Amino acid sequence: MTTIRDIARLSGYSVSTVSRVINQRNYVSPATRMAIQKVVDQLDYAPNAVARDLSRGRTFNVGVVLPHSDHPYFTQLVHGIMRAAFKANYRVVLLPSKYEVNLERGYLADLRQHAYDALIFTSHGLPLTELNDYRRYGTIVVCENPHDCPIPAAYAARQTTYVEAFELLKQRGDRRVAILASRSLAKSATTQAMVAAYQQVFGTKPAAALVCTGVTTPADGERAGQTLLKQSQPVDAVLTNGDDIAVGLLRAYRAAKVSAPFLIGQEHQPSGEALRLPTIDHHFETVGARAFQLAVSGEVAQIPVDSQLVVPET
Amino acid sequence: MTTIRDIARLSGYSVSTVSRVINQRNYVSPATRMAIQKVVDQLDYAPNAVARDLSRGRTFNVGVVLPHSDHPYFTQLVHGIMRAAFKANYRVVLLPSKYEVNLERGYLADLRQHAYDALIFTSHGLPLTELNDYRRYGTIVVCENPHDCPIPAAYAARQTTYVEAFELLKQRGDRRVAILASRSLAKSATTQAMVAAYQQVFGTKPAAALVCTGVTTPADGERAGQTLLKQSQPVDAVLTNGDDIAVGLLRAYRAAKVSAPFLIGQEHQPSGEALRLPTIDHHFETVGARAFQLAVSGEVAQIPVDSQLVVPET
DNA sequence: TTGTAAGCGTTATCAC
DNA sequence: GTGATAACGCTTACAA
Repeated sequence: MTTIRDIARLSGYSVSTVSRVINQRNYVSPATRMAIQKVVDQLDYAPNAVARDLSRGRTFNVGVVLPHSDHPYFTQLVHGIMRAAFKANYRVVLLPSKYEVNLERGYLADLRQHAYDALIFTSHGLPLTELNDYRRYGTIVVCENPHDCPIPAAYAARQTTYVEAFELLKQRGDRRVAILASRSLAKSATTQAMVAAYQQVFGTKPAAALVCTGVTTPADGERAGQTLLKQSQPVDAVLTNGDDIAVGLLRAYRAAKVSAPFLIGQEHQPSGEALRLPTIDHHFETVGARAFQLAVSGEVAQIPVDSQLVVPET
Repeated sequence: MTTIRDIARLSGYSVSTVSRVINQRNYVSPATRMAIQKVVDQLDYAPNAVARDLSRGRTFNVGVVLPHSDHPYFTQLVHGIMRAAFKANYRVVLLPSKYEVNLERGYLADLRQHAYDALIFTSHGLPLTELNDYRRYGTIVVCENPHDCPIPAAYAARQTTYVEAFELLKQRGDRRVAILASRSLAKSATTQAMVAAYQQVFGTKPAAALVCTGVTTPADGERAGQTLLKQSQPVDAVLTNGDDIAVGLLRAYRAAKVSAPFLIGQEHQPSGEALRLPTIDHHFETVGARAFQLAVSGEVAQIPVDSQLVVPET
């Protein structure tokens, strides 16, 4: 591998002059520039990016921790982060976590080791307080409402829209309303928001049997549908965990030849449009973009992003 | 920032002994280990990842060039790459290109500068020959059939399945069959495969008016639908560019209150299932995993991955 | 078992 | 304008 020193030696100039030519910084006489450039071209020299990063003390990398990479929540978020990162000349590094705390700790360690300038947790298994502890090593941003934890955050303001969704069901006269969630009430801010909204609208907590957790894929949705079908009384409506998941749920009802409950989707995906479902658009791309801005600015702010209930035209 | 030298100084041992303790390599006496570890803990020391990469001469990063980050082709591919990369302890860096050749050249330059150990082009605007030229600087893998260009490649074997799809339409008696494609015939191997399959089945090239290019999103699909609606004779069937795009196309027909043509999807997405569309599953996750394997093995092989026509049960 | 010292390939500070 | 040289922070022969 040819280095800057090789160029210096062969051109007869010093390493620093070569560096100036390469980085087009400060004055170098045209003649010198040409002479050096000639050697650079001859040796097909390219400066080493890692050495550069080391010398500069920054990487321009931002790590994005993802529990799953195939869920629309994450793909939309990543998309938003990428758009913003691209404009700011940062690179996005994908870090799969599967919600495993040891993996998450590993990424925190990487941040501490300056592998990334900042870390964005699109979701996390570790307690918020533990993430917060690592902020002394670098910027950390989360994509959920951190409430009283003073950590930078950009997140979908879900609560009001969930209320709107349940109001819609209430007006329709639906009584037995199920909820599909990806994680347990204890662990997930999102599940908590759904349950809280239910309570606000219906005045009671949803029956435990009507809250299905562990649902993240269409196949999970199908399983959830099978569970709901087993109940003694039919379910009137379901607030699903995503339009795609609603498709899976329908699979179960279709197989059982039972007419399906009224469904509300989330994520505003084409599948929801195909089914002509009301859906909740959480504007995750915007959330992602905001999260990135927090990541590079180092600002400690909590930025809610409005979500929106989208009802298909009749 | 505390460095390995600080630890050496404060513990009274040498830098190399400290390094051994940190990396748990070679023998260090338990007493020494403990003494050093104590200082490490006290100073809350963590080794610098960039310095490590520089010293080792590898980054364990693989760059993935993506024209779009919101298209299912790319998300599925990325998903497959991530799974494989994770197992091999590599990190995936996302590189948006929008098919702009100058961006792509920039990423090639980054490879040359050892910012990545390898580069995977999920698609590309630059000619294959130019990509191939850069292989002397590092491993480059493409995700399309490179035919006679000797570049590592993992790709969906589309042709036979496209033939199957057109056979299905032919048997149904569809005569006027449109094709939705993302890029022009000249630029895209995929478009070429679709047109070739059409010709194989119907014996003629598709009419130019029935090949819509520039279609990558549901909104594009809607525009394509509007175009098809303007034709003097109705279109019988459309091989769409993706299930999600079929949803967009239906939007146009619905708005016009015209009954829609028979649609075939691609990508096997939930939206296709919702519409009960026949669809083509290109197994892009597998393609991604294979591409990654080529990226790190350095093997120069061309790996076709079978695709599959999926017809919904009636 | 531990230490010395030479890399790894840049950038940046100062002198000249 | 250009050049020495010291960082940057780590790994790794080789020596002891």
